[in-house]
Amino acid sequence: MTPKIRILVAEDHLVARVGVCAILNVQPDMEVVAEATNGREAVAQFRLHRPDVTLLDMRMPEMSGVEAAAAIRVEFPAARLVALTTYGGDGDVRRALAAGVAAYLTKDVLHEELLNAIRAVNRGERYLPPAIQALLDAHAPESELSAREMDVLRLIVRGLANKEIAWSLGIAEETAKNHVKKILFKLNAQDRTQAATMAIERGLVDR
Amino acid sequence: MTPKIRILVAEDHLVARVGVCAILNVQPDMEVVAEATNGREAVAQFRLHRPDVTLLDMRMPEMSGVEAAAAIRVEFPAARLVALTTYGGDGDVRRALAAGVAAYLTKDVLHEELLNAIRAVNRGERYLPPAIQALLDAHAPESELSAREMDVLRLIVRGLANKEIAWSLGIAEETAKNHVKKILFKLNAQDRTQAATMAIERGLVDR
DNA sequence: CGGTCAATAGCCCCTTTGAGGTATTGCCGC
DNA sequence: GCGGCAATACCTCAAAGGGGCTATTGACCG
Repeated sequence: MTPKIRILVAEDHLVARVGVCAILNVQPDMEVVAEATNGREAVAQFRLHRPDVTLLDMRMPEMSGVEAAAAIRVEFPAARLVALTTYGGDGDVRRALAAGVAAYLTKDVLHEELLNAIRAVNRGERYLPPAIQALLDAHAPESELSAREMDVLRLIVRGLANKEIAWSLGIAEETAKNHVKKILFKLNAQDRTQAATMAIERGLVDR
Repeated sequence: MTPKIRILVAEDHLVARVGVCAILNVQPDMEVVAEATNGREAVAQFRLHRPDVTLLDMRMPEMSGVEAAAAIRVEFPAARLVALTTYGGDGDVRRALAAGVAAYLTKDVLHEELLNAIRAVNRGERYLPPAIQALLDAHAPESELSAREMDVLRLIVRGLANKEIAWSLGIAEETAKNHVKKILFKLNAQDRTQAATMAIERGLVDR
């Protein structure tokens, strides 16, 4: 008999955590060896149990799933991580992939796809559902924002005016205006309001 | 022996649905008599089983939980409904209460609170967690937007300019500007961008 | 019944802000 | 040394926001 895939489940929502464990524990080739309810715990449990595959919710208290993924991969570069999250704009997905997850599933995932993804990741493969791949393809990476532009975008989303953005970042208003111009161009937005709603919907900014 | 509370679970996310059922079915005084994966199914299953309590996710495909709740309450005014949803701004909560739910729980609910809420609703009581109640208290109802103002707000969120809003609603640009002014005042927003992000975060607009 | 209030719609004025265009400087990394 | 990024500056025109003012409708109240 082949050994079971040893799984760590990190998920703050009780109902989802119970559901995932219930689904996985009845599989003949899987067993949940530990659970965590926030990112900090997830890192600690990983150290303790060295699971084959780790399921990580991306939005958790104390430490986000993205931070937890990055922290785990620093310590254990071979760690095999699966993001399992409520919703993903392409920004969320890109951040998760950059943090080292090998699969990105949304919570409306079907039974078979969840199991297939875990098995694929356990074999060392990547797994992205077609809908998620399409999200990434829909937005050209050449239009990604620079670090400074992201700073400005976050302030736009908070509703700050150019003058306030400039003051907040310690730069001239004209400079802030230029960043805004580039952001509108790169996001293909008509104005700052559209940029703000797009940023929220695409998960470009943390909330 | 007292009869068990007969429960319908309407939830599109597989993992949450399995989790809720697993938690409730081990309770001595509860049993899940039916499940639904969208709002349309929820209404149909309600007709079939007439459950004592119905758990409804608010965001589901085909027909939202809010619509399903309203549809069920029209047909069965005594129906006892519990909203169980990922996140609620005060707008989401108010819409759900208006649709006739007796409790509003977010998915980070703890074990005991979930069970207490179901038992309270089954007794015919209302149940709002303190955090949700605080959300409602934080925004005075006298600053609620009129139907027309909501129309305009939705278009603001889509990034339309005053001129485009006017064209879209078949009114003069000056009238649109007046609605925008009132919206900014009522939401206590500095400008349309802040109004748009507040509307999204407070769940005032459907997405 | 008349009075009042809220919602909707429209108009004018005036100031500030936003958006688009173009240009220059300095820094850093390849 | 070239390209990308950050920062600064100047200009122009359109758009947004704030103020006041009017008018019609329908609901609700004394």
